[in-house]
Amino acid sequence: MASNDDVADPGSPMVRKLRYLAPLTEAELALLQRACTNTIRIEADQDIVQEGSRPKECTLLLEGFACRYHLLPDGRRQILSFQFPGDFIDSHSLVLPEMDHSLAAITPCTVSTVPHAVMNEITAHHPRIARALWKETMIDASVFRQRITSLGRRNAYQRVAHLMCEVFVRLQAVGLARGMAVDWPMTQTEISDALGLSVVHVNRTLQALRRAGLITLIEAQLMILDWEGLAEAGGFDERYLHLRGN
Amino acid sequence: MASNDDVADPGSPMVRKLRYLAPLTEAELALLQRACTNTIRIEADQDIVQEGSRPKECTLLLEGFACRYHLLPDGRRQILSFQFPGDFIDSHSLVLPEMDHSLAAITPCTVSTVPHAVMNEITAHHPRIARALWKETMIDASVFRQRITSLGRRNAYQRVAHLMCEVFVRLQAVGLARGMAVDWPMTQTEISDALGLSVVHVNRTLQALRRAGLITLIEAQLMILDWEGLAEAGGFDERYLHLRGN
DNA sequence: CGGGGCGTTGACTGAGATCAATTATGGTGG
DNA sequence: CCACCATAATTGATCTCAGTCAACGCCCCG
Repeated sequence: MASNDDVADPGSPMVRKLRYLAPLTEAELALLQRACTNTIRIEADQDIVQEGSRPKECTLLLEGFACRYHLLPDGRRQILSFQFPGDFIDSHSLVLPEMDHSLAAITPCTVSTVPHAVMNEITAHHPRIARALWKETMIDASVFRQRITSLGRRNAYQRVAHLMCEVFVRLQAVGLARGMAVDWPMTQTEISDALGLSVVHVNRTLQALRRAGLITLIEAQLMILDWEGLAEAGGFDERYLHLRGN
Repeated sequence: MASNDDVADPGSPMVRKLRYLAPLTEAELALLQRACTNTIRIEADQDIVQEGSRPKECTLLLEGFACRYHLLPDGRRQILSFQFPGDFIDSHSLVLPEMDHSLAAITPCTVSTVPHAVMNEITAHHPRIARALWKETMIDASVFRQRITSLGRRNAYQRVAHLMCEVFVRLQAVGLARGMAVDWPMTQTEISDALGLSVVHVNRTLQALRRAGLITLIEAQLMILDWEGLAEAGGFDERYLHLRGN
């Protein structure tokens, strides 16, 4: 096994993600990695997939942060979820012909596209891979459900705290946390679009979280000073992310 | 083909649902129907599956209305989605070991349970069935996303209108609409828990929808008087339900 | 016929939206 | 290196949608 570090190489975010999604063989892992050689660079704030389109390939996020969103008739935006490296951000189009939401890059992103024909071939012959993708869809749905609960029943302070916990745990799971710190490239406008709040109120809520000594957020770096406190504030329980136990 | 009606029998809600989920063969349909012979009756307001449990079987809703929900630490409830006859309400447990939400009966329900072992056997040998279930998971996720947009960016009036449109279209798709009328057993408390509103405000919003001549809602029967108007009010576009085109 | 669930109404309150500036901050070209 | 501009963050003042509180009516059912 290749290792390019002092400790055993834990693998790229994609490999890490697949590892907790399903117990795949080395051959299956290699097959997927070979399928993902065609990479594309996407600028920040550009769409990766658009609502109403009918993609002919699946998209995997290799580097950078992205988001799913709906556009409303009046031009407002609802961000549905944030997506991180290792996420199969568009297995959607493999199963449903038309996109019902858009995907956009928050930071510059590197994505890999795999033609549907190739994916269909792979999933048909490797039921464990198909199962892994289905499982990822299920976990995504679980994340959506938590967001529903946040928007329906949690106040601004709780929503922001919960989102920070979620982002931290998900990034940590793919090896993108440095201690208690993670990249946080999302602007306050993006947070507000994700949590159904106004920018002004997000700003005040962030200040409240800082004042409470739970976090610092400087230069797009989120540092969690008090994990227990933040999780408590957000009513966060990581079990819905299904990171443990296959 | 069996027919027990004047017109060609369009099938049970389950068969109707499978028909638009995937082009299954008669053999595959029959296989699924044979797997669903073990039926259970569940009283209104009883849990079907509980958060934190580890079910050993999948559950299919044959009759009655159910809902998914989260319980918050303070006892409040967030209803995540409503489920109708024909829905595979618990393929979740087939893929993820532990339930991250609960399912409850809104009306008395008839469900069928299929052991995971049987489902695993079926999906392993019939990739089209596995694909159909994955597709249903995807459509569920799409419904969750719309709910996020409702809670994040739509006001009370729009939320209720949107929900009514969704419920109507989904019930119509499985043959449970009578003209422009459908059963509406959800209490105002349930609507409020689903849409992140207070009961009082749901009550006033329903009155506003009646006053606007869009609906009547009497004795658990919802009648849509002005479909165009209701869809317009809710910003409803049925494409996210993916009912057409496989 | 009494109690509990559900729906309805009125009065008051408040979390968060909106409006309107002002102040960083970072990238760009001269 | 600095002026310039756009984007992002911040602040204060005001407003509003929806929540909360508190009754009351209705209907079903034991």
